[in-house]
Amino acid sequence: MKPTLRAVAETVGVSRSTVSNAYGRPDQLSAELRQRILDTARQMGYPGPNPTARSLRRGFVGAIGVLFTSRLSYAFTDPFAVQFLTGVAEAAEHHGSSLLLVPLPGDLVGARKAVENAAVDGFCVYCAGDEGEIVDTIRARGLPFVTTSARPGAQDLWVGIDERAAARSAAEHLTGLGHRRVALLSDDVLPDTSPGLVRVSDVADVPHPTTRERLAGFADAFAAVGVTWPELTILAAADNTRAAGAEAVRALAALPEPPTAVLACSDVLALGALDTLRGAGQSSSVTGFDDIAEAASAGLTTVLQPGVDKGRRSAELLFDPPSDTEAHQILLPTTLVVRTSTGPAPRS
Amino acid sequence: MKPTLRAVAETVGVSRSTVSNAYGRPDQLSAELRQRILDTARQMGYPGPNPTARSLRRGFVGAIGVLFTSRLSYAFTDPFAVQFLTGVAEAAEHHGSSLLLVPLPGDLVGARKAVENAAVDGFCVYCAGDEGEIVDTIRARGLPFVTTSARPGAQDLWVGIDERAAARSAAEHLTGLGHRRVALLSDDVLPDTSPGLVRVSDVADVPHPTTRERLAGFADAFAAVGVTWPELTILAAADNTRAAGAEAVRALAALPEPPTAVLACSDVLALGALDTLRGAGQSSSVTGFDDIAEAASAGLTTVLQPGVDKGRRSAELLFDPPSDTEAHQILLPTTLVVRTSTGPAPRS
DNA sequence: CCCCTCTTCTGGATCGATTCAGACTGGATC
DNA sequence: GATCCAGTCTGAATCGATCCAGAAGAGGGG
Repeated sequence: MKPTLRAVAETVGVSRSTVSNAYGRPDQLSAELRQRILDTARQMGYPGPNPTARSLRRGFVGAIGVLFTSRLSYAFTDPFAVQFLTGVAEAAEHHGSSLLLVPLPGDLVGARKAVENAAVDGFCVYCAGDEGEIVDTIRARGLPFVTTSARPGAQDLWVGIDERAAARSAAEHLTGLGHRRVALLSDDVLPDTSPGLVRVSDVADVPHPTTRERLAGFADAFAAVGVTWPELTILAAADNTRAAGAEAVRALAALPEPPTAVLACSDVLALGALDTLRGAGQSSSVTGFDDIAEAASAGLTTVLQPGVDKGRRSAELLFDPPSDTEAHQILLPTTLVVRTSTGPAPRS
Repeated sequence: MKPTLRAVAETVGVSRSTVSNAYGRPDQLSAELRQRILDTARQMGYPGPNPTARSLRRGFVGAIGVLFTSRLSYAFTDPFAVQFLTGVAEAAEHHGSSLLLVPLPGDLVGARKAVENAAVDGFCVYCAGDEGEIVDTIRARGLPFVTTSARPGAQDLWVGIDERAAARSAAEHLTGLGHRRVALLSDDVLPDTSPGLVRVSDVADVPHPTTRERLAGFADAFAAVGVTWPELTILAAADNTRAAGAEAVRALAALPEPPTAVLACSDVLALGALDTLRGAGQSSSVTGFDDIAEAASAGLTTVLQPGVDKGRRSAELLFDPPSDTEAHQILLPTTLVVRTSTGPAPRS
């Protein structure tokens, strides 16, 4: 067993307070005594104050938690999530804090437990599908948190984009090119639907806030040129991966009149769509969302959102809580990046 | 202030033990009482047992730490590191554990402190340049750990590849194609060297173990065809990023006889090298190391190492410590993946 | 009716530190 | 010589739980 601070104190013949001060407040004791304490500590194999005990007493941990809805390991399959994490990591680093990645089990009870058991000083909630429950649990713990998808109450912290307007800009690009028969591609469309073509009677039925807003934004643009919601083809992907995107798009081949364009809710899905469509020799237009690195090399037209910034600023809201008069919510800009994956609709 | 377990106990009129049991050992009390406790707890706004206090008493945390040498945010710039993390995350998820990403400050004192202050049950050390110091600090804390670069003592846990042989395989591919005048590209070649051409009198002088082994492996293959170490051009990159790779390779243009091939110690560096070389219209061969996703689309010839596996198995060694008779060290296979970035050396 | 076992619950010790009010010392000030 | 002060160090309380030995009561078997 490793020796404790108490053991060191006894060996040196001083009080525990003094040993504690030797580590945490060098100005509270003479330099010689401090050195003597540190020396015997090293000699005894004392590894320094136990972080957990210190956290308990001090009342803070020195780590912030990052919450992903889906399986934690999935988080890394989307480069945009990685961008976000990079930003959070930058800020954490800057504040000398660690990052606790908390895997959320699929079931609500487990997820709640995971949030309750995380030893952190606050949370960055990245895209938690069923955010309400999770956020409630965090709030119950009395910890600060920042969300990034659905805009919360005015007193809550939020960093995000205007999802709907951003999606609309991509769709308007396509309507401008003459596309009228299109498919919208996303994961998390409805709970428990099998991948492929899906019927969604109303956008408002989509539970996941980000997905809902983006689909609504797409629909807005098409509504403006007279294409109504039921005329839009909805494609559900099994999850937010390139492979799932590629797979989902296969369903289009079965349609009598395949769409001339696919609007995806993320770049990974869009890239998957391109894999399938280009593989089949089709030149349908495809748009993505996020602007990850691969989007550029693949020539994907997409909506750029500043991922690293999103992460960094989220974490910073946590570290330097805004005063009552300062902004609690940060709206980041998005840009439509037009590349080669989109072109004019074929004359029909 | 949030109520504590004690407050709940007093309100319900039972002992603290009983409230504790209501959460942690439901079989230790009657179902009714438990329900009553849970109900009043909820009503009082008690968020459940404090994770830090629980960890202190129980003696374990439920999180493992992942250590990166370089700045934490850099970790995410290399897709291979992300692969590794994915694997670790999978295993952690599976064991209901969280992942603490610990940013290591550049200075040794700070780094040591970071390791000492991390509340974790064990560490996965990913490529810690000056591993010795870090590992010593972990050992001083008495925590289990797994390393992935330099092979440690036989009793220590390790998951890795035969770096030298793997590098050699890439180099042999090039010698087979007739290349004799080549450049080796890496970051972390020597401490405090400026990027660009570097003179390294002996491979053994390279401090970073992984870099050293890979360079040595490259050299092995060239030695076998009569090209000695001093004849090899060494290129140092500022860090392990695509941009740094691109930049470093620019130095080659100044040489009277530029090399016909560049062997990089990582894919991101290799991709950067390709950016510069192809941009300048040169057809020099380039090899990478890791086989990240972009390598395939860029046609990069590279050495595949199973990144996700590496992470997963590292974490598993931590979670299920091998008995004395079981293997403490796992050697993973590597494969040379030949693509279009390499070709025959031009006749001179 | 007594002994035994089982279930349910309690008290107090404990995990390993930090904190803060105060005690003691020696020297400077008036 | 009394007072004050700065510099050092100590003791006890505290952070918020978990754990373990054991008490109390209920039921069962002989």
